[in-house]
Amino acid sequence: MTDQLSRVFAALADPTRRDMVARLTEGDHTVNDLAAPYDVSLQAVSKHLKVLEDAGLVTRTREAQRRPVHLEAEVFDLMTKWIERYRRQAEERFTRLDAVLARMQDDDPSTTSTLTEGTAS
Amino acid sequence: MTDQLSRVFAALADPTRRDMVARLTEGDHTVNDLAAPYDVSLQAVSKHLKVLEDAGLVTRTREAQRRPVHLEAEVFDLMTKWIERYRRQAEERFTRLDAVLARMQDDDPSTTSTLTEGTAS
DNA sequence: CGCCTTGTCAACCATCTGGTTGAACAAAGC
DNA sequence: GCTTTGTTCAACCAGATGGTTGACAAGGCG
Repeated sequence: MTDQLSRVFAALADPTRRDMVARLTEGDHTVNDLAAPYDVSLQAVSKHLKVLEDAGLVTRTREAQRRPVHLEAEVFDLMTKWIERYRRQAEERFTRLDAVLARMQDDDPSTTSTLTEGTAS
Repeated sequence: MTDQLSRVFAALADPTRRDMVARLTEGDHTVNDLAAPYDVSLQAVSKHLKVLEDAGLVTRTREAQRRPVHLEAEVFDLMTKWIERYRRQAEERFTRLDAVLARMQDDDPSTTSTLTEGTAS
């Protein structure tokens, strides 16, 4: 899993990490702060943050002994782009398919196989 | 990882599975058909499809011995909703923060802590 | 009928993941 | 300088994941 997009998706596949991201939208938090609501060790939370950081979703700076965690919302665009691209493509296909099916009603109904039919792989 | 959103994110965290989804936007495919471009066994592809199916991203029907795989694009909305919600929230915060920082220039500069400041968890 | 095609199931294996505990480190505070 | 606070590192463990091979079920076809 080397590419960033994979890391971002993987990072958000965990409910705890999604919740952390959600809470970080209201502002930066320290690790302790972030860990509070969850019933796991501080170390576990630290690991989650490493995953989020490796995905580029958060950055950590240093402020005295504290390590404020900051959300990098731009990475969301990476996902949105991917999702929107294929969603749009899928929707376009449905529209095309509807047209094909409409045409077929005037045609021979035995050609309703749909699989391996149009699109010419 | 019980909830669907987690399963969807996890499913798309794999490049091979993302590629399958991408190719399915152009139309349904058989398992063999889907497996062709990848240098893995058919069984491995079958497993990937199970992951996608469990996430609700694809459905498989039966057509003779073939099992056409069909993309269910609606699930994308689940992700988009989640992403957009928090992206918007994060952007709003940035706007608010800009305002705060602007106000602070007329104020005492020593209150620039930002961490643990407002929001009052 | 017997066989080939298509795909899944089962068992196995290496690696990753998310959790644990205990120790260590870094920066303030006393 | 020692302690307290905040966080990470290291070792370990159970379970999930992604791959393999081998067997086999289900449906056309010669």
